[in-house]
Parts: sequence; structure tokens; C-alpha cells
Amino acid sequence: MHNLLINKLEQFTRLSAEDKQVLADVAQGRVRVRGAREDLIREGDKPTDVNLILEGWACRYKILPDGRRQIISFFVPGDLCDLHVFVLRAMDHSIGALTPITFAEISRETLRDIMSNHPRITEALWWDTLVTAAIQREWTVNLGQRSAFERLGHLLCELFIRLQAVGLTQGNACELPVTQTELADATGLTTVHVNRTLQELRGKGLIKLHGKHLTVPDLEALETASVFNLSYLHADHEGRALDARNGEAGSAGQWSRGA
Amino acid sequence: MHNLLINKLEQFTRLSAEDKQVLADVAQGRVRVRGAREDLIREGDKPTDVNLILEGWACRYKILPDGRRQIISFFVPGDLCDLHVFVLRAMDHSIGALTPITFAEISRETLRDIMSNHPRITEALWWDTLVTAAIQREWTVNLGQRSAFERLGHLLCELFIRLQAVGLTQGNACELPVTQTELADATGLTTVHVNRTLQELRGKGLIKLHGKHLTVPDLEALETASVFNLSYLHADHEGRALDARNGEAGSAGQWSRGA
DNA sequence: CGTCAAGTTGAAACAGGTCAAATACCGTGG
DNA sequence: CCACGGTATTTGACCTGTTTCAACTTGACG
Repeated sequence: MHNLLINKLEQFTRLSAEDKQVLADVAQGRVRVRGAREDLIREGDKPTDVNLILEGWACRYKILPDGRRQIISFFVPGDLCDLHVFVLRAMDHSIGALTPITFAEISRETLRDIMSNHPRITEALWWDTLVTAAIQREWTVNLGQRSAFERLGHLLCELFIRLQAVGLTQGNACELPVTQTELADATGLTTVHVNRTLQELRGKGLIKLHGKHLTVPDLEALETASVFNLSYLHADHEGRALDARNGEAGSAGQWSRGA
Repeated sequence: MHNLLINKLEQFTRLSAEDKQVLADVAQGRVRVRGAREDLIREGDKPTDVNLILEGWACRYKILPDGRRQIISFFVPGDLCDLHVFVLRAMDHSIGALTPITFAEISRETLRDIMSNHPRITEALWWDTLVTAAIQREWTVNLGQRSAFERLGHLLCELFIRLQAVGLTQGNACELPVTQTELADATGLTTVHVNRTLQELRGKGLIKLHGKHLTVPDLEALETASVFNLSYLHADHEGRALDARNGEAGSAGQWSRGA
């Protein structure tokens, strides 16, 4: 019953008990495990299923012929890989585990059934897909316009808020199970510079980062320093509105703030 | 009847005469015009229609509070803006005309009808949406990993090939109706550096660029120099396969090459 | 307690940015 | 057909954020 995807989708819409059951079942279908650094799927492969991340982190990435690697996006628990990939013949990028990971494979047929019989879920999955696209656009802005300092800060804001949405934060802290090399590959910087920039963020008291444990003492301060604007995560939605109307706080953390 | 969107979608699938008629009608619905630099829709607006670009170029962009601007993607004729935006409450970015432009507004209802009655079109629109997402990912790689030289070269390859797909190239030439400032905002470089880099591309004979007229004497050479890999455009598809089988060349240019 | 990956540091080099001015281009009105 | 004004392109000199390279330290884990 308890399922991070449900948490996330309820940011957007209110799901019925039946809807939730359907999603819970889906997460119990073909469950797979991978070790850190193993791929879930590789560039060139024919996509067959949609992957739902249950535990651990993964990422999309692409490697250029000369070895340069760009991490294109991060997947955290509750994230769905690519809702409609089947339409394409071959993957144009790989998806790799960053930590040991468990995920559920959802077949094309299962998904088709859900989408024809459960309009509420369908709409919520749509929303999730559009938010994913918005995140990708924001990464374009991040890489194109922000300085190293802002860029890293922005990434940390985004990840913290996404984790909050599925209930994986504890107060102002969360796990950040990635290496500095991976942060470098995601931000288009070198490891060395990521290291120095993290020190700068720490020096200004914007983050605390020991090992894989991240604390953001003042999220608003970090957002300001990183030129971060929440709106691209599209959290201000019906789910929230319903919560407010019912005076019924969502079980998971909230994306939006204030009015 | 003649419609650039049809050209593009036929890269992916074979459309029936009726399908084509439906698409042609759509392009004749609510046609609008905008001057260069005018916005089609602005960040914060509620999205109501899907825009189909008929003539001229546009772009998605985002402006940071301090004025930095990132162009997130280019739209060329035949491009569809955002197939499912209605799900979102507000735009998280703006879409602006780069040249004088004409576009058709497609209503939510029209689109719903098409998608429930024309599975072939639906699937083709899916494909288009997924290719758009793949392009956005490739931009992430471009901004994160490629040097200024490769980055500009890569962008020019992509645009040339996309124009080819809708039949807007003449041999190895096409129009490139954007300013160096706009190329700079798209690549995350400064105008000055774009200017110098374009001179470098010209100097190596990889492009000719007078005014708004671009020639790519040897596309493969430009691709190699730019670490460009066609596969993210997902052109190797059913439409092509059918063409090959029938020995019936597509009316528009082709994305894929060789076998 | 050894080993291997991850994180940290310093010095030097460079890609790309900044600033500011010059030149070319283009549509408009006289 | 030319002069004008505004925008786009080009150039030069200088500056800086980020990279490179290479070594050193710390930490996790069997």
C-alpha cells in the first residue's frame, strides 16, 4: 500500500483507494535488483518495460566516444523512467544505478490497461511526465547560464525538494548518495571544481555535507543563492488544493510553500 | 494538403489519406501571426492550446531575475509546441518568435478527438514528443560536455537535419534566421565568443554563413568535428522502413543515412 | 591494517568572459 | 538614390572561472 509514487502523484491529484491499490500492485510486479554502477538499460537497447524506482538512486547518462560522460538526470525512489519509450526503437542513452537499487518493471500491457481504465492515474502520470520534461529544461538553463556555485546549489535544491515530495527527507536533512564525480558529471564541471565549490557552499553555511548526509539549514537561503525558482516543479496543483480544502495534510512532504 | 508536420511524421509512420487530411485541417484552424520578438505565450500564463508552427522560427526561453537568458529549444516550421501542456496550471517558460511567424492554435478538444479517433496520428505524435524530449537531453549533453566549437557545430548539425526532415533545405544549404546573440543564448556562450567560434568553423571550411544563409559543404565532416551522433533524433523508424520496402522515396528530406 | 575509491590541496594553464569601440548591414524616409 | 539610425557583427586587449595535472589525505570495508 505504501508507495512513494503514490506520495508523489498525490501532490497533483487525489487518488481513490482503488487507484492506490492499482499503483501498489504495479510496484509489486516484476521487482528487480541491481548493484551500484550496474546499468538498468543501455544505449542502443530496445526498450521493453517502464521502470519504477523503488529504492536507491539511478541516473540517465550518455558517454561520448572520447569518454566524456554527462549525467542527464537523476532518478530517486518513486521516479518512473520513461512512460512511453516503447514507441522508440532504441534507447539513445543509458540508465545506470548510482547505488544498489530495487525497481519494478512495468510492462507495456499493464501500463496500457491502467491508462485505459484509470483516468485519474493517467492524468497524474501525465503530470509526472510533464514535470520530468520541465526538470530537463531547467537543467538546460542550469548548465547554460548558472555559475558553478549556483549550479551546484540549484541541483541540491532540486534534489532536496524532490526527496521531500516522496517523504525521503528528515527535517532539513536527507541522504545524498552520490560521489563528487557524479555531481561533476551532472553539472558539467570537474571533480576538483565541484570539491572546491562544495567547500564554498559549506563555508557560507548554505549546506552541511558529511559523507552522504546532506543538511540544508535554510532552504530559502540556498534557493536565493542558487537563483532557484520552484515553479518548474509544478507542485501548486489540485492535490495541494484538495489538501488545503480538506485541512488534511498530505502524508508526504510538500513541494509548495506559503500561498 | 501540403504540410510540414505531415512530412515530419511520415519519417516515423505511414499515414492514410484521411490521416493527412485531418492534419491538414488542423493546420488551417485558428491561424495566428506574430512579429519577430513577440511572445506566443509567456511564463506564468495558463496554457490553453497547442501551437503548430507553420512558418518562421520560434524558441522556448527562460529569463533569470538578473536578465540572463537561456534559449531552451528552437522551433522550426512543422514543430508542435507542447502536446499535453493543458495538464499544467501555468507555463514555466516563455515561447517567443525569432522571426515573423505564423502558427495554428490547436484546441484541447480538437486534439482529444484526433487522439481518440486516429491511432496512427496519435502514435506519430507520441514519437514526435519523445524525439523532442531526446533533443532536450542532447542539449544537456551539449551544454555540459562539449567545447564552444563542438557545441555550435552540434547545434548547426541538429538544425540542418531537422530542417531537412521537413524539406526546408536546398541541397547542402538552408536558412538560419537567427542572430549570433540568439545562438549565444542557446549555447550558453557570449556573443563575442560565438562570433569567434563561427569564424573558426568557417576557417576550417565546415560551414559557410553569409547573413542568414547557411551552407554545410560536408555534413559528415561537421558531425565528426562536433561529436554529433544522429541516433538521438530517432529517424530510423517504420516510416523509413516502409519507404525502403516500397522503393518509394519520401517527399521530404531524410534523416537517416546508409543502412 | 591494508587496499582502493573518494575527497582534498596547490600551482600553473587556458577557454571563454568582459569591456569597449569600430565596422558592416538593413530598412526607412526624404 | 542617398542619408540616417538602429541593430548585428567584428575586433582588440585584458581578465577570471574553471580546468589540468599531480600529489596527498581521508574514509570505508573486508
